[in-house]
Amino acid sequence: MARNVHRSPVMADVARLAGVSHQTVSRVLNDHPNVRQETRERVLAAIEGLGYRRNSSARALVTRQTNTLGVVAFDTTLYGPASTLYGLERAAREAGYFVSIVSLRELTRDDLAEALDHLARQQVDGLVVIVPQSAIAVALAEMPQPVPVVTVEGDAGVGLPVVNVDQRKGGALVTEHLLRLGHRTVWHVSGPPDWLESQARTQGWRETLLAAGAPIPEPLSGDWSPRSGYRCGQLLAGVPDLTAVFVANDQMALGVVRALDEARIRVPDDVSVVGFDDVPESEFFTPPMTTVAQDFSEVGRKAIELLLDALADDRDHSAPTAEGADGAYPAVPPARIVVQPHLVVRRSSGPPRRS
Amino acid sequence: MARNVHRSPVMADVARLAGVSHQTVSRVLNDHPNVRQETRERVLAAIEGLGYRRNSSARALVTRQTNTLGVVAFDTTLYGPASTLYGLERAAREAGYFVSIVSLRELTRDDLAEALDHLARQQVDGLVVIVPQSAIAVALAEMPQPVPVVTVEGDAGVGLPVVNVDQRKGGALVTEHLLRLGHRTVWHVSGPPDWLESQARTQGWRETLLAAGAPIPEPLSGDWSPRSGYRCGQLLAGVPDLTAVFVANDQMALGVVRALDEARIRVPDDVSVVGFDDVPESEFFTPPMTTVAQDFSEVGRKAIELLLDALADDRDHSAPTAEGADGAYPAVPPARIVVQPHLVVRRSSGPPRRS
DNA sequence: AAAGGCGATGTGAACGTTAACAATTGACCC
DNA sequence: GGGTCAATTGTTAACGTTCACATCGCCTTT
Repeated sequence: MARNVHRSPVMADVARLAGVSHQTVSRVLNDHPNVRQETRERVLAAIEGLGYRRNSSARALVTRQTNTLGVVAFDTTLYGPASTLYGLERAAREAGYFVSIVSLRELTRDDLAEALDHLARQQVDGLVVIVPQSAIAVALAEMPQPVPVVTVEGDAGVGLPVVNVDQRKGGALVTEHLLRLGHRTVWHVSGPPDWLESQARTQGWRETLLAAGAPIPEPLSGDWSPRSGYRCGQLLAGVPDLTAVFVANDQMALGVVRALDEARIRVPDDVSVVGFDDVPESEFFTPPMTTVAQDFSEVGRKAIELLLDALADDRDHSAPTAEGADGAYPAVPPARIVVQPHLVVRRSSGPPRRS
Repeated sequence: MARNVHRSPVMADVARLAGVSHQTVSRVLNDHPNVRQETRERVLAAIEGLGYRRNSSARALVTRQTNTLGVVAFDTTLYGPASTLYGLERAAREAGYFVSIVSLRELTRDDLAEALDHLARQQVDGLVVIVPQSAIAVALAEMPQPVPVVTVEGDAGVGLPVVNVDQRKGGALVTEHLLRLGHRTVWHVSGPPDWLESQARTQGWRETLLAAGAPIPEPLSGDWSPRSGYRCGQLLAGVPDLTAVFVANDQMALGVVRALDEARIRVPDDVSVVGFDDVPESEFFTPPMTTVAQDFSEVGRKAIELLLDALADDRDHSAPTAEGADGAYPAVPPARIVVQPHLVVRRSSGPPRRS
């Protein structure tokens, strides 16, 4: 007859064992102040004894909070996004949140909408979206956002809070480094033109050349893959006065070096090559690669910080919402955090060969 | 007075608009067969019109299913785990599940227990655990598992379902390849000795040498990092008869090549080096690296497949559980799926130099 | 010493869904 | 033409929390 042999214990069970009401158990669980110490201990003992675990669905139902944050990312097999994701997850978990992720297959408006829909179905409390393309950032800003959103490497202009690495600065660091070594100018292999990171790195490169009065070669562009770097490298091998190249990421830089090597152009003796990202491998490339390091984990942490702030604000403002101009938030400009990158000099860059 | 201005619609609202009971709405949502076509359409129109979205917490509360799968992984910034994670996420989402992840900081029993606890708190329906170390695999098997668990790259001996790449086979492929090229023997830089993948790759290497009657050098071992490979490479540079090295992953292989290069030992002219994993960069290493490709996404997909099967079984068996020998599942051996790797021959391996 | 207040606890009603069962309708069979 | 059965729909009661409010002592205040 006892069919409830293996039912997991609920609050009422704990309450019965501790000789209190279920509400007192709830109070203990939620750290309400008004519980006598002795009672609290009895309840905790009962919880321990039964191996009780609070049912998060029931809790979410009444509190309207799932304690879950959603993350939408693009290519999580790449070092950058993967590291950022790691930082996000760590920070979120430390703050007591669960993390639900969606990896986009393609960087399209539809896939993004689908991802947001998926996470909305799960009723996440907030979202971190890693939107590296300008068009997608705009699309995101236009979509209805039922919950607070923070973007990473997004467009600061579209009105969403954003955490960025200062990519422009990174591009400038590289270019300054090469010019200071004595190079007359610096060629550039950029990432895809519609990527924000790509644009900013190129901008930093261009501005620095401009400021130095150096000639500005036409940049080549790849798709972040080593293969595309290789192709650009083959083109660069044909450039007469080539002495220095700034490649927008380490993977492409690897391809560039490969192509130059095949064309009997030595790095750094004949040509200096600098990458971007400081992937763990870059120190052991042949030659070890000069590059720009970004603190991805820090980016992840900051994003969660921003999001939790937004959640807190949201809760504060949600009570007196009836009076406010409905939906139109106070004119606080969206938060923006910028993380500084730094140059890591290795052997792939050096002074130009005396000709 | 209308304070519910901005309450999001619930089933009752849809029901009212469609002129049916909330239960009929529920039936439409759950694809129950016994709803008249015309009614179904009216309900769907009402859902559409109100922008109604079912409350997953309420649903989870009564169905006791969260539709969420938990994933515990170790170093998700590495290419392998990141790719596996991607495959897992894709497959899970396609099956209508949410994915909640926890990245372990360290591969310890405590961290694992904490991760499982975290996910249990969220009441995931099932778990995928990527446990690459033997000791941890054992620890996992000993922990209470309130939900079905599938392990990836785990120990097939501990009684949990597992999806693996045939690492032994991979090690054998590499070694055969090198012997066939004419090398008298093959040196080996293994991964950490307590990693299962590491053990299996080494085993494949050793067995192949043994079968070929080749001498078996003492293997060196690293920690997967390029730096550790570099150190081993420095040691290998001092080995007199060295002509071929099998390195247990591409990153370490990169370090080995770097160290050999610095010792003026040319790859592949003087020494052949073969890696493992086929990371996207390896094709563009200097020289392009011969390596073993694993289909990580496939591993992820298979793991989800296995897990969903286990969930289905669980549901089937849970009804008549009262009669069965309580908890002791029928003696079906835990499922085991093995994915085959394949060799990718590139320029880093070639016939030994004629001396 | 009575009034007021505060700390500690309990009671009942949500939250929004699905499950179990009841009720109604119409078709079909003999 | 009455009865049976299936298809369709509705009614009520869970699920396990938290919230709002009530209650009961006891201490403080005047």
